[in-house]
Amino acid sequence: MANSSLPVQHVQATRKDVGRYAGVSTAVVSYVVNDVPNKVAPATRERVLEAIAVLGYRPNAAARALKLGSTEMIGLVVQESSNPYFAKLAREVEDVVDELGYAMLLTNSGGVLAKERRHVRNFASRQVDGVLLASTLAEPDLSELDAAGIPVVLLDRAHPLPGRASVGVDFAEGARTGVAHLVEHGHQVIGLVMGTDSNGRYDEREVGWLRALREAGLPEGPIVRSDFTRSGGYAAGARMIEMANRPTAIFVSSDMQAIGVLRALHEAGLSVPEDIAVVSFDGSPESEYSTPGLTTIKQPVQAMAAAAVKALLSKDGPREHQQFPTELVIRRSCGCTPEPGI
Amino acid sequence: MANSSLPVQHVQATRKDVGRYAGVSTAVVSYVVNDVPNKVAPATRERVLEAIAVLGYRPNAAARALKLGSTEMIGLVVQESSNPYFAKLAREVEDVVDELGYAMLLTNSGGVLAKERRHVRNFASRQVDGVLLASTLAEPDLSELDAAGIPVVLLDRAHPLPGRASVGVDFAEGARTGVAHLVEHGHQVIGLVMGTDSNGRYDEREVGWLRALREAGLPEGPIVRSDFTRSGGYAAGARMIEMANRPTAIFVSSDMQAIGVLRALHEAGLSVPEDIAVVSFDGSPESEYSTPGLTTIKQPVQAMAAAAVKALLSKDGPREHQQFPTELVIRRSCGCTPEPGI
DNA sequence: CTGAAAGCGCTAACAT
DNA sequence: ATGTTAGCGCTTTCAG
Repeated sequence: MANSSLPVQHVQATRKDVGRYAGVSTAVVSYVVNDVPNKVAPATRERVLEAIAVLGYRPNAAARALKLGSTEMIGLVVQESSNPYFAKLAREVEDVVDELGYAMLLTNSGGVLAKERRHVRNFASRQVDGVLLASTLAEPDLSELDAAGIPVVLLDRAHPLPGRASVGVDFAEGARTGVAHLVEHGHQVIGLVMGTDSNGRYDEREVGWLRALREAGLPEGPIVRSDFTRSGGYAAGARMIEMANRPTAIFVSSDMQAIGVLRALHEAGLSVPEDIAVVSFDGSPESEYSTPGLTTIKQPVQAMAAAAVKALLSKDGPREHQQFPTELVIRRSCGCTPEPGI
Repeated sequence: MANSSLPVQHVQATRKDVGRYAGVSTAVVSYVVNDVPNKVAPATRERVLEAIAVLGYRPNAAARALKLGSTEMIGLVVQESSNPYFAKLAREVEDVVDELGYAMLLTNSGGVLAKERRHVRNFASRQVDGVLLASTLAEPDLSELDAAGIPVVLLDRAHPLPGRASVGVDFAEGARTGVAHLVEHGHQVIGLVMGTDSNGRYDEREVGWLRALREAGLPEGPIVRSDFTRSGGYAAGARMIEMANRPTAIFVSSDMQAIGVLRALHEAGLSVPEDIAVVSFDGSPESEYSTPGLTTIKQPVQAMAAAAVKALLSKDGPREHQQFPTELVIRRSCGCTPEPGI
């Protein structure tokens, strides 16, 4: 049993205490703590290390940050970190920054400009070494960061923003691929479930859907817009099957919405893919376990996270847009009926 | 078009610059920045405010933290932040700390003691004002935090840890309720899908399952242990239906696993709830959209997050365990077949 | 109401 | 190889 008595030793040892205990100056303590090579004699080093252990010394990151101008923290702002897509993104980011000895500050913007700005400002104030911004906004407000000289990289971008580092997939091409796959299955009326208009930006997935239809000489199918949520997808699915020209296939702009669409179709007594086929976008883990499994356009989240962090933290990282390929992951919902194994 | 030219003004203004510009001392700047009442004349205040605006001054949090000994950050360590349950938990925590002007550092332990310890240590070094620890470990290593005088509150605890603040639900009672519900449906053989043994701690959900069985005078059903993941649940489900005494109902220790179980049953051509009924634990959003919808024991995540943060940040917050009630959320998987609406 | 100044814990010249 | 020391930007007494 370890902690029967309460913590007592609230007094944190500083480098000075360590120095005194080991009989050296604070500089030497610094050298051993920071592993500066060829600076301190092995014997001295040992003494210092012991003093550190005995006194339970822990460097004060705030002081270090003040001195060095680097907090070794990065900030990540997403719209909604409980959304599986963003949760995965955040997870991957955390993984790579942790590897680099950095810590991750996470905040949610809810897609609201004012909130996004507030968080970005807050990050700037906290002297983070960089911020990763998964902004909905076409022209996010980066002035605070620029003024503070803090690097940013934009996530989930479809297009380059001049002079900015960003990463993203080709949403249009990904969507086009998905819809083209539906066309190959022989569908003639292919609907679209889209997210609600994100602050005036035209969603590239809609472009891709349209492009695939045009290429196939097919007419525009019905469009329903809803939130990027399960319940949004549910509502959209319900609306979709009420439409005059009910589609035989639907392209859905995110897995989350697709989960809701699936449920709406199921409740209406429609089978997927027999009555209506579905292809969605993102490739999040939950798409694998829905009923039926979702055929989806997968984004390489891990690779993007790694690239984003690298661009953010490397001195003079790329100031361009890095575009990643999507992958068509085939499961049952499109009508391909692969073997049921996972 | 805002940012055609690249950031130039990398020199951050300090309080000194502001003071000089406004013709006051740095102390006065501090007073206005921190809104110290009755300290500065309205006119002066205006001048300072203008100087701040003109120079784009932003307080340096590192310096402030060093001086004050408070970073206004809290650290949260979970096992896997992409797990919907933890993602939701993190989201709720972020919400409440943000409200309080704090920032949240998030890390993943993967349930590995060494990693957990490393992160906790790192948090201590970063001078966070408190850490929230969703530890798997029965006796997490809190010595670093104690030594640094940093408060901790434990999340997801079933039992009090003497002298420690913690929050959690009564896992045993929650599980008992779920299993009892299955008993009411007339099931005689009720299996259990449990998580893999978490570092030697006996999971209370197993206790609850057993208790319900005993109370009903029923024999112990089959037990399968697997990871707390969708694929873990899938494997467990597959194993479960191969067992000699195949159960007619299964209690699953987490929604995530239940999603996998559902899939395994579906692929085996078994209907839920007709052939096998399922009740699970957590009450995460995805449980609502599975096929069929999962009857589940819901944890009040938001309330727990709020209580945890409050206990963490309030001076002399409660050092006890706060236990929250679970709620049986009925959907189709148990056999109650409610109306299909969402 | 405003200013001067000490000091938080650390790093990195520079001196020894 | 080790010590001395000047700040990093901020808060906050204490004097004026």
